[in-house]
Amino acid sequence: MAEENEKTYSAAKYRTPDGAPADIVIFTITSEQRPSMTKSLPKRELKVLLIKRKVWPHAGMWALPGGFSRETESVYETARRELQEETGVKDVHMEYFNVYSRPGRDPRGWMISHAFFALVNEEALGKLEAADDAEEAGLFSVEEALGGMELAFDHREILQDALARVKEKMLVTPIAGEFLPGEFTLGELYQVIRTVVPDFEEANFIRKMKQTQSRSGVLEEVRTEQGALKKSNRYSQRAAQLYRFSGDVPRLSLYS
Amino acid sequence: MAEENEKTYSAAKYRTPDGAPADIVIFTITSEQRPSMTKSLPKRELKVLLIKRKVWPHAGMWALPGGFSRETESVYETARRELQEETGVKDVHMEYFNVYSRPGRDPRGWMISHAFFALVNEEALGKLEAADDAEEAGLFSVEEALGGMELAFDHREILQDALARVKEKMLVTPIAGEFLPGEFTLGELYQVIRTVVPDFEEANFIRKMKQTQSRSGVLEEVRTEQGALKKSNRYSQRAAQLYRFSGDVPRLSLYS
DNA sequence: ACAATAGTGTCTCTTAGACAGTATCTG
DNA sequence: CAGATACTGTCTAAGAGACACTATTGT
Repeated sequence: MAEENEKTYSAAKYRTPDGAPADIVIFTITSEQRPSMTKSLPKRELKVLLIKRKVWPHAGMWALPGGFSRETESVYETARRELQEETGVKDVHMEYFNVYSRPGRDPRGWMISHAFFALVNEEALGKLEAADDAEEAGLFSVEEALGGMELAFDHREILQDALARVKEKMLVTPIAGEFLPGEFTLGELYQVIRTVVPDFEEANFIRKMKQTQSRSGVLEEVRTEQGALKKSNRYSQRAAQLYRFSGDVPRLSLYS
Repeated sequence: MAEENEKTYSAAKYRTPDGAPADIVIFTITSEQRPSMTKSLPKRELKVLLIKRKVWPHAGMWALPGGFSRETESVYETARRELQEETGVKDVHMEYFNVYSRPGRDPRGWMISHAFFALVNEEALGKLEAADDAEEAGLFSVEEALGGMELAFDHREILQDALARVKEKMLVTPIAGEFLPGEFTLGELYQVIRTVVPDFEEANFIRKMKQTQSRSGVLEEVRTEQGALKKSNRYSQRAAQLYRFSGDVPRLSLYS
């Protein structure tokens, strides 16, 4: 084999990919007020944003939002750009989680797709109808999307993987905060966690987060300017202490 | 914009990537016997395998092993293939962890690189010199590689990210076992963990792993066919109980 | 008074963390 | 017996987990 250098090297000599899309799994948690005599916690549901395809291939089917990467940007920038184009939101938590490259996954050719998930607060997504001009977008419960729906390409697999990753990170990092306002009650936090990870049950959740030293540092109590503890009775008669994530994340360990 | 279909669609209309390499960060832990009057635990060190480049670009520099993906394989398969070609090993733990796509990262053009890490047992890597025919390969301590060495492309960044990921997973999954024989003592396990995560200190490590209910299930005692506890005195005068990973991984949580 | 959420009291058993001490075997 | 590893004893403070109980307030 002859030695190569900048003069002799040419990518044209090799078969190259036909494109590098970024696909984004955009999760949000919707709140719906329950019919109740008194104030109560809303019904929450984990939803995913899908786009109805207009062109070949899989025209008419629901798919994850996304688009092709350009030479002048990283795939992370592609995903940020598409996220803003499709939903109008920026400055939200977005994370890369996997690559999809199985031969034949896209009838258009050799497409290596980079998958991200984004966690968007319900309010931030409010202006959804405004942002999408041409394409039809819809919020579907994750259960529904993975249950009955047929998605374009391998987007069902991507969605499954994204959900698994978010569930995993939900318990191990403070990403639950992405679905909550900056200040929240422990009741809300517990509810959000359980919306994403239904089998997380913790009888003494509030007490544990409030009292145990080993967890202190994850959350901090919100105080008013006067230094008094700040409470909210948005969801209950009895006012509840407001908290925020402190930013500290203790290191978890199998062996701790 | 006109509607597209399988007749009109052509990837040639768009600028496409010039290649999709897979790069593999191959970690191993070497053991070196210490000079000692009696049996003792070896000195262990985390090492990474690098290849000396022979061709443009960055000829003569050390780089991560890897190679270009083909149209007929997934990038995971690419990585597996390259791993075997470079080191001769297969059936080892290999995991995808990130994509590198910054414009300009490769002088050959628009290259979107997929980075994997592999954890290889020292013995499995023994036949290293045999496997590499043309290229020069070397094992470097990670400290050294990240300290003084100048690596090709953005491989320094990739190595840093790989190390961070492995450290993270070291404490949260049973991957420490990849560096150990199937049956090991708790002293060895502790040593391997500390080799990767030096600031993991646990005074009562052995007792905790043996006795605490909450951790039981991660490890299990090895027994002989007769049902007696199996011990080893490979590294100590006093024989130590042998363990293996059971496969169970408890779910860790900030909120548990 | 009731509904719905936000807590507190109380109990037992387990674990953390520190530090000293014992066990085993070889050269 | 020195050296190296593998444990065990013992103590206190903290936390887990279960379940019953009290607190708050709009309707």
